[in-house]
Amino acid sequence: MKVVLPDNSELELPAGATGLDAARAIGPKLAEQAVLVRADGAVQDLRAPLADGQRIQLLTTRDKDDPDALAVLRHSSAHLLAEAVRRLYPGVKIAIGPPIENGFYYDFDFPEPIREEDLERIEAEIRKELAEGREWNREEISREEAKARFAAEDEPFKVELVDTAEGDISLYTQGDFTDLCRGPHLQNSKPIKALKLTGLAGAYWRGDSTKPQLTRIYGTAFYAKDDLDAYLERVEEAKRRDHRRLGVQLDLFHLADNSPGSPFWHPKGMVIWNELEDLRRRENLRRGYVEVKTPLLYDVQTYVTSGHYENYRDNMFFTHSHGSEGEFALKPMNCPGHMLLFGSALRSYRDLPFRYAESSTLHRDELGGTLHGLLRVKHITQDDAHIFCAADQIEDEIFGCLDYASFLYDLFAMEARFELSTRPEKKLGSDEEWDFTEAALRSALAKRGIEYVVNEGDGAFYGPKIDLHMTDALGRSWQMGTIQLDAQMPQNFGLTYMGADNREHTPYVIHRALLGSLERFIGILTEHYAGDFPFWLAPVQIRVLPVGEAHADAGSTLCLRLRDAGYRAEVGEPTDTIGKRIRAAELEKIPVTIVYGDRESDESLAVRERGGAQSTLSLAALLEKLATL
RNA sequence: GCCGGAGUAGCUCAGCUGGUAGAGCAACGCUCUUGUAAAGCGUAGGCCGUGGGUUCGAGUCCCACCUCCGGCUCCA
Repeated sequence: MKVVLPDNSELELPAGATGLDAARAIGPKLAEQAVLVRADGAVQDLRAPLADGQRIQLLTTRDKDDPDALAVLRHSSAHLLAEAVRRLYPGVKIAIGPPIENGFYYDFDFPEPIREEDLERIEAEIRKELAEGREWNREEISREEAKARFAAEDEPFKVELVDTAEGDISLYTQGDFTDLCRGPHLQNSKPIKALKLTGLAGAYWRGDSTKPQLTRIYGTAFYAKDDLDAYLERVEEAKRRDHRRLGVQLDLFHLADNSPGSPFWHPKGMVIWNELEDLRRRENLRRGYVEVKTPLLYDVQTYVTSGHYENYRDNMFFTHSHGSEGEFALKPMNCPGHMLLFGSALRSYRDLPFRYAESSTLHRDELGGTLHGLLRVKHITQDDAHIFCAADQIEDEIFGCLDYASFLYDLFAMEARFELSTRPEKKLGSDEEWDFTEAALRSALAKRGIEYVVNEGDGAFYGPKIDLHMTDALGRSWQMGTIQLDAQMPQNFGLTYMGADNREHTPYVIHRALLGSLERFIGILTEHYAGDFPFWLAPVQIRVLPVGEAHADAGSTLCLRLRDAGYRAEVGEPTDTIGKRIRAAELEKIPVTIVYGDRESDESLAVRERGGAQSTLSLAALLEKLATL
């Protein structure tokens, strides 16, 4: 048989030859350094057979930054971890250990809980394995044989994996440790030049919170020690952009025990907040939305009608009116309010669509362990809107939302990932209705040429949704905007409009929040800019620094003129040296600083931009320049 | 909610096997009157997350709770 090499040359091999055989046929050095083979684009183990005519690429230890090459190294590292843990903790049950972005993990069921300090011991044991050296051997066996083998070893998780595994069963053995594994793996442990265990966490078996919780050990590994160091440095760098750290440093907000998950917005944070609100109002107006305001408290029956009581009551805050006539709950979303508003009068098809916008305070009693700075809060504010429309208006309205979202994310040079979430198990309405609403969203995405991934079963209980996701400084993914098409809630609230046919019709509702949560958006935005907000968002745009007391009046005058021109300007009083005040302005990431001393006048101002660029400008030239920022 | 960590001055942190709570920055005062990333000296600042316990004595040991951090699950 023949395979095709990357330079398009053909290589003749005996039938059933493997990637390793191909490497050997080319040269002994390549065979030694090979870690993985890509056959027709798909990665496979060096020991697995190639097929005739395949286009192959051999990856070696020199492809140290290739994601697939890193994955195989880390996958093998995970097996070393399992071997070490099995030796150190007799009676431990092993579950599953894949490579992940930036590393790997392995899940175990320990007889006794382990602690973080155990990681050192385990890491030392892995280093011992690396010093001794390990070779991986691959074998394929029958399902029954595999089951019998892992049953005999008393490894229930592996038995379950054999039961649910697709295709042939393969085993990998290194040292005296054999694992059920599809591979691929390294030939031996030599390429693993740097390995570090990075954390310990609980994780449910198969990601299911009703199943037992296992202990997950995280680690990472590289082909070179320098790469590990660089990675750790990147992690440190990322922590410096963390919005929780910058939020304190830049005096934007704080969180306190008095009201967990509810940010206290400081004056500077509020500037950013209000700029986003202004943006929302301005754009809503242009796009035909109308602003409304609906109550924060509703009786429980309202939430029963909307379906939220059934689905989310555990995450709602309940309260009683005095006299205890009835139970009320703080709204966790705006939908019921907007439904009731639409239903408060007779509606005509001529007035559709109604686009009700409201940026309102919502409260969600999130599970304790899930709160996270501004990114996951109990006090949440959405740039929310509900569009009530007829079936033939859905597509245009979805387009409107998608275009609006693109406009907003482009404005911040942020790139969101689109996801389509489809019908969940627990849902309202018939499959026919969901066929229609899901198709409408798919079609809108396709017509706009937007790439997206599908999250099967992840939709809201009342309808499918398009979500926009972004990653934070530490690489975690967060849902930002959402566009949801709902055929259910309007029915539950008995909403209708009078059609051209003089009959009542039920409207569709598009629930949409484009920035998503203001809190989360500001958190992500802070990390996106690493605190260096663009001029229009900067809490303080200009700081005037009089060199000495003698220049204080002139500095104040200049500051007032800049304020008159509409800028957020302030004076840095001459209580410290000029050097120190410039340093402070830099640390506060103020875009423009103006030093004012004996040499300055309206004709000649010493302007310093964040980062150090200096220029001498007249006041008129400065105002001109500021207008372009 | 679950697993693992952590809570000491406004911020960043030190405080060993139990023996009178510390530093730097910030704040405040005085001196200096400043020229593009840190002037000097001084003062003040603490229920050591909260509540219980052990002890002659607890920041330190034990229990419970709260909050935060890394994950898991969840995210209308």
